[in-house]
Amino acid sequence: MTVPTGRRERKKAATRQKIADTALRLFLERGYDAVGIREVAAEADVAVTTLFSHFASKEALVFEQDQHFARSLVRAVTERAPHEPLVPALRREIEALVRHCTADEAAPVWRMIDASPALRSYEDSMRLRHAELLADALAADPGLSRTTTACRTLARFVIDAYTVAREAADPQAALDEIFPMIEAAWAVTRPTGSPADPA
Amino acid sequence: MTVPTGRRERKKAATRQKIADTALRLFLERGYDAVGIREVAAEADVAVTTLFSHFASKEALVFEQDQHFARSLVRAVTERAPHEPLVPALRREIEALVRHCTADEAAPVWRMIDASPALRSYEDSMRLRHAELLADALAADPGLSRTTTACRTLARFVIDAYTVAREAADPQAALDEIFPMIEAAWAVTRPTGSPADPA
DNA sequence: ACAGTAACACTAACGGTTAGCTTTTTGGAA
DNA sequence: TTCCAAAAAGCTAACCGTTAGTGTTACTGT
Repeated sequence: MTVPTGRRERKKAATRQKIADTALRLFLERGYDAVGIREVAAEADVAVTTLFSHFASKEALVFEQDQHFARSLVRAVTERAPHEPLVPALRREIEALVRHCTADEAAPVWRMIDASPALRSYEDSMRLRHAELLADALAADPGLSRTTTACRTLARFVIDAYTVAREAADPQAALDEIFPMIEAAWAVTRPTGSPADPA
Repeated sequence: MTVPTGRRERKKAATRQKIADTALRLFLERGYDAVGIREVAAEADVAVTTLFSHFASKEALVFEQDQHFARSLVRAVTERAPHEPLVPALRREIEALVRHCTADEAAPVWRMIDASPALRSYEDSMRLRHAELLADALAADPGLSRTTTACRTLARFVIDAYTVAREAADPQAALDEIFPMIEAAWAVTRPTGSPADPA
């Protein structure tokens, strides 16, 4: 009953991947709303219950990879060089993420997402979960010492930057505009127990 | 065939209100997830299809009134005194909205919302729609002349302030912390065609 | 070889939502 | 006053995402 040695995990991962690939293919071919779960399961040659044991919802099939998003941002905070300023580190990561999802190759997927209210709504909530994870990472950073409120606010601002930039005509220009705003917002926060705080 | 004179509209509004009141009562009595749509309809003495002709979804029954939210924020922008600075006007409105929803009377409703992932998710998307409306109002204000990106970013920041403050232990203190950040962020934006912009 | 368990399958249902169609109510015109 | 068109409400029957319950197969460590 220790960790399984391999084949089982590989088969599971293969099944998961086959489901995700099949789903994305069908969704892109015929539209997200026009393809039912039963159809995806049949085409991937698995039972509906199996599909739902790998993915929590139909929308999750589309955002299969997006734990990567939150992890990248958290890592940008936790693994930045000592004394490296926070906001530029976050900016670099957001720029990379925006470039990644505005690449030509990804365009059909994002067109599909934009066309489906269910997917848009799912992404909204997902991003907010990501913001919470980022806020936790900020709150845990011993070099920052900001209040919970400041951390949660900055985390949301950063997620906002991603979303607004992604939808802008020129994402890079948008980030050039948004990050000075974030920088200024962060600059007016003070470490807890700083001179201005008599506590 | 001109505009209906009244009775029809009144009856329709009465039906809508009865459905909303019944739904909220049942949800609070027995929990949002434990009460089905068919049950709400039966208790309100209407057909299920009638219920859905008044409300787009089960969640919408709970947030029945929240067009008020977006309208208040938009009005705070459009109807502020000439040359009155923007951010303080928005702050006053957000403070009022936060006080309103953290009032003791509203507590059971918010506890119910917090307990249901479906409702939380619905609210997330709703607030983002509100942010878009606010962004449109900002973009339309002739006294501001900021880029679309700056308007959308500020709108999201303001919505973030509402959400973070509402969930904070001390909402008023949270706003005291967040709005200086927003103020600073807005201060670094420049009207289009300002001195620094050679265009 | 064997026991335990993880993965998968099947059936049947539940709950939100919608389509299609009929009936009632209402406002205004003949 | 009577009658018509349209709005509102109703009923039935389904669709679709999702889950519970219950087996069955396949793999792992002993």
